[in-house]
Amino acid sequence: MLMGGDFFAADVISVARSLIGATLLVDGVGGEIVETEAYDRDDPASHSFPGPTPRNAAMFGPPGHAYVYRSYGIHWCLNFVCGPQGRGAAVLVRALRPSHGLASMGERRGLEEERLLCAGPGRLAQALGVSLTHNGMRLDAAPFALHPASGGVDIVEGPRIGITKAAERPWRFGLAGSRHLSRPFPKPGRLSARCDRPSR
DNA sequence: GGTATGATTGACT
DNA sequence: GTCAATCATACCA
Repeated sequence: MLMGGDFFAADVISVARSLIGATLLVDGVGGEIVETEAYDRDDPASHSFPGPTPRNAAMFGPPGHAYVYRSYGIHWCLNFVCGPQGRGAAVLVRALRPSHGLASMGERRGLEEERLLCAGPGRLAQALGVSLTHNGMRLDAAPFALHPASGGVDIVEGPRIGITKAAERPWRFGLAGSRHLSRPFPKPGRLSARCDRPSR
């Protein structure tokens, strides 16, 4: 079973949650998604916030397609377009547990350590060979393959990483206890002991 | 035209 | 912990 437009037409937050545990392959290379972030319209941190532009055009296209952008002039980042067409919402895929094509990933990354192959959006895109050529491609056809999680998964959430605007929104989701996350999640339950100092 | 910024990473003190 | 790489985009003149 492949995940396509119907799945991605839902609210971006619930899609970002539901993607945890799913398997993502690009040309047969990839693994289990363990970390995602949601970006919505009316979200100052989102590329779609200023409205449609040539770069973010894919975000305003049909759901279930890829949105790929260059980050810091160096890396590629892979997103899944969500919500009704024209919404301008997408899920950033931030980390995988590598399971398919380890050799290809290691070669592309110039690395042997499995834990660091896909632990971060830039690393993940490099390991899977994702670049601008994938921008706008549908996710339910080659080279993409996306399979839903087989069983129940334990999901944690927290603030998104690397943003300065709307940083308080808890729109980052992860597989609890995974060692393949880009960064650990803040510990839940206890209020920050250091709220007197602005973290950024 | 110029200049500042960033959904990151890796190297270095 | 700090910082450079590197470029599309946004904003200002």
